[in-house]
Amino acid sequence: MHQKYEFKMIHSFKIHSLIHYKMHLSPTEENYLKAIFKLTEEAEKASATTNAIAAEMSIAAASVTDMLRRLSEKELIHYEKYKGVHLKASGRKIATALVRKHRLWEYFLVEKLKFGWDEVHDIAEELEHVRSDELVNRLDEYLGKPNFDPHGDPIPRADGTIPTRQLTPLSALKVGESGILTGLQNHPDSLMRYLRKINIGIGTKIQVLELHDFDESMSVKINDEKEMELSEKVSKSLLLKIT
Amino acid sequence: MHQKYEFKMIHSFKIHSLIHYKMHLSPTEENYLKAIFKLTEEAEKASATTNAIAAEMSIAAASVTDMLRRLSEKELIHYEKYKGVHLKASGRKIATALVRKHRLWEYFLVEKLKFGWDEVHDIAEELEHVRSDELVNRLDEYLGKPNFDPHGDPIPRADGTIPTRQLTPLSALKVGESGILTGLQNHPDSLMRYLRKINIGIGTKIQVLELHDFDESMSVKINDEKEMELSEKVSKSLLLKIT
DNA sequence: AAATATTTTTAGATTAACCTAAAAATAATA
DNA sequence: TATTATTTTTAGGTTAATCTAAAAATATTT
Ligand SMILES: [Mn+2]
Ligand SMILES: [Mn+2]
Ligand SMILES: [Mn+2]
Ligand SMILES: [Mn+2]
Repeated sequence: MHQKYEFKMIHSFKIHSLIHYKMHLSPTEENYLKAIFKLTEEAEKASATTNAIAAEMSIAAASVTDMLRRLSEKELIHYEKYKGVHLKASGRKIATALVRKHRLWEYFLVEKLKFGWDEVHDIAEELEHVRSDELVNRLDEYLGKPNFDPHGDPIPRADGTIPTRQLTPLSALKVGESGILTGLQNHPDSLMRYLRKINIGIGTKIQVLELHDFDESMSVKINDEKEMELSEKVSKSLLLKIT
Repeated sequence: MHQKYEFKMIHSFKIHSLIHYKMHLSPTEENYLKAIFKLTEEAEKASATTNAIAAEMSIAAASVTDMLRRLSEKELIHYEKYKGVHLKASGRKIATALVRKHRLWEYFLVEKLKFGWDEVHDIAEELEHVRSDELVNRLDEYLGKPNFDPHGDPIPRADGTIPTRQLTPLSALKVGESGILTGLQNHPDSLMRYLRKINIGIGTKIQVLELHDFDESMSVKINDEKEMELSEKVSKSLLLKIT
């Protein structure tokens, strides 16, 4: 609305000293930074390609090129044509703040509004763009400053640091070993709905009873009670804290 | 993003039967409907003028004309050039749903996150555009289905009806009469901050002690304790439920 | 009723964020 | 290394939502 004028005004006399004071980006720009964050920092890759970003965001590669040029002009990313892209400190700050908001809202939706963990992602995609530092801080406080979201993903703290843990895929456990489900390798809705149906969630205790080398599936004991079979695909997706 | 294609597709074969099924508007379009709602239904006027809408939204009149044509094409408003505008049933439904969301979020921000009543409007302006019926319903439930927001304004119910009450401006009271502050005629931040400073809010009991006809100010007793002077402007802004 | 003022609309531009198709650069393969 | 395939960028276009300036319609005042 008036971002345009503000920018022109700043631009006209002194771009570099003021531009960083309170950069305010569109939801779209924020989403690009988040995608780059996911493809580099969270995936522990040095840089993200144009095509990877396009795929992540479900848009055309040409649109990505366009936006990379603009984010680069705003000093938010390192970008050299044909060479891929990664975040500068200023871009990382915005991306982690966005991830923080996303995961705090997911926590709110599950813990307070009693949504299922498979129902909250899309809503949080919208809530994360609501712009108010005070709001995030009060929400964080209200929720008891949680460190992990309903999917077990770390919630970046206000200072930008990100909580970590040592997790092991269920598929790596030997017969007799056990752990508490603490995270997921990836979170397709289909997996989350399946786990909800068979009563497995964050906090569930899982013990390996038997390994079937024919299809790499396993028999497990859930919460020291029920026994069931889990496929290789599932056991590779479940990340446990070993007990 | 793909709204465009969806629309074109629908448009190409059967506009009138399908277009209403699940109309999904941009935040901007929603804001126009809300402005029209405020200027007509809430102000009990038959129609809103182009200039009034422009002023309400702080944009140029030419932009309004443009949008009115589009909203009219979508069958959301009645619009005849030069004749002003009012909502059709479909537009009113969207507008009241938006107001409902706005006021529920304001209630959440004040009651749960402990924001001051003068701090929540701008944040709610953003939150109201988050699109999820399930979210509004659960939020409503979580908050205990409140009927009025932190400013005393009615929260439209899920069915579109709007709670009402009989309120009287403090300025209309005679010496000795009293009431409970229940709403405001209008809500500039300056008024809300002032009232917060002098410890008057929704629920405060106010009794008229003396009327000063020189400047139409009055002496009042607050919550049967403190005495203070209120200007004409303030006494006209405070709406009471008579006790 | 004519003249003047105000309101509203039209005309023509701009910007962000997308698109497709074609060109250019880089990577993989023969 | 030359050819082919893939990736990325450029070129040119579209749409929504804004703007300013000018024209047209409506309302008010002489
Ligand atoms: Mn998510
Ligand atoms: Mn999550
Ligand atoms: Mn408000
Ligand atoms: Mn309010």
